Amino acid sequence: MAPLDQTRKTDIGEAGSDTASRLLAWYDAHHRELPWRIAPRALASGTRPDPYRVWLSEVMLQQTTVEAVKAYFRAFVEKWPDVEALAAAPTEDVMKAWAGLGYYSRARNLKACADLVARRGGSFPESEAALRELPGIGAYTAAAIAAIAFDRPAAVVDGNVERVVSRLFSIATPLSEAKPEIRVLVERMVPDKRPGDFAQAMMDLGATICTPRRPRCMLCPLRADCSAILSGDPERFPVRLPKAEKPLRRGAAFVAVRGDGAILLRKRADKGLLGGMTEVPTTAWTARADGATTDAAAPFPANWRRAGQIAHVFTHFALELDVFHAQASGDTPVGHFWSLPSDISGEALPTVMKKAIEAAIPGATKKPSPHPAKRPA
DNA sequence: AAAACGGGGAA
DNA sequence: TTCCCAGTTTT
Repeated sequence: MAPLDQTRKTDIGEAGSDTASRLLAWYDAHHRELPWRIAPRALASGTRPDPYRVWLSEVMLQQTTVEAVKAYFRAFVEKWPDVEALAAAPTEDVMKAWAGLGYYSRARNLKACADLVARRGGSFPESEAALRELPGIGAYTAAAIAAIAFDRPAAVVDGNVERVVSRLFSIATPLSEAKPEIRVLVERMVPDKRPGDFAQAMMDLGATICTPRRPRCMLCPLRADCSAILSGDPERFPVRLPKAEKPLRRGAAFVAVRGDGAILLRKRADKGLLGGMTEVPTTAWTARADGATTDAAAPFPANWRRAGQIAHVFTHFALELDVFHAQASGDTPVGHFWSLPSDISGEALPTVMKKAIEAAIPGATKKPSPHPAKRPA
């Protein structure tokens, strides 16, 4: 029997630890192989995770799918193998390497965090509380790094875990309100041994078995523990509040092509939408996006012509952008712009800018085929 | 407590 | 289309 002063697991008896044991056994057999992960077998034989790689992957994975992260993770560790290398890199290079991943404040925070850690000797703090103080590291990421990189019994709660736990216990409270309760339940479930594998096992389970829709309950190692399966409709958990309607934003974009074929871009402010990224010049949102405002709103006088409109649906709002196009004369002042050659196929451009350029200059952002099609001899 | 913040893949 | 993803920060 556990000592009386042990508060973490005793209050649920053996059931909680059995759940963790079943999950870990499943994880040993069915874990995903991921570029940033140390497999359980290697971990057992003494291989330690690199906190830098754990941190980098966790930040990239914030609200971002595993598949999307893989290529970026490999590119980053290739380019910047450790935190000192990342700290030595210009922020602009980091932003460029991040282009296309989204949530660009993550990239700025990543760089700020690398600078801090490098200045403190290059080692990440090991406690959840100290990790939580670093830029870009919130409750989830602090717990994940503590558990995965430093073997601390931290409660790692992400969207997967919220779903798994809300189904295990048929939590009827809407998610936003149920989060504290879920955290407590996870804290009670975390095993003393292999807390990092437990965290990753919960997430693998959520990603491959306990999926948002059509969960594969027959394959679930926790099906005997799951209250939602008994209810007959596990998919109804977690309960979510209805979400607000998406606002519509309008604006205009201006694509200028210099005489030598360069496209003129500017750098956005570091804060706000697409912060720190390059873009074709645009008006502020909600400005009149029609010909009447073109001359006033354009970044410089030119023979602007309407070239089309783009519509883009972000997660939280919809965007309608009228696109204007002009050939800029050679003496157009471009001092505060960056120019990008029209051969821009190799750049990872944020979607909205790519669409604006494509609307003004069809084909400009298309990748040329590696080899011209060979004509039959 | 609520809003802002991207892009992509699955159903 | 809608949902939602290995969430954090700002308001």
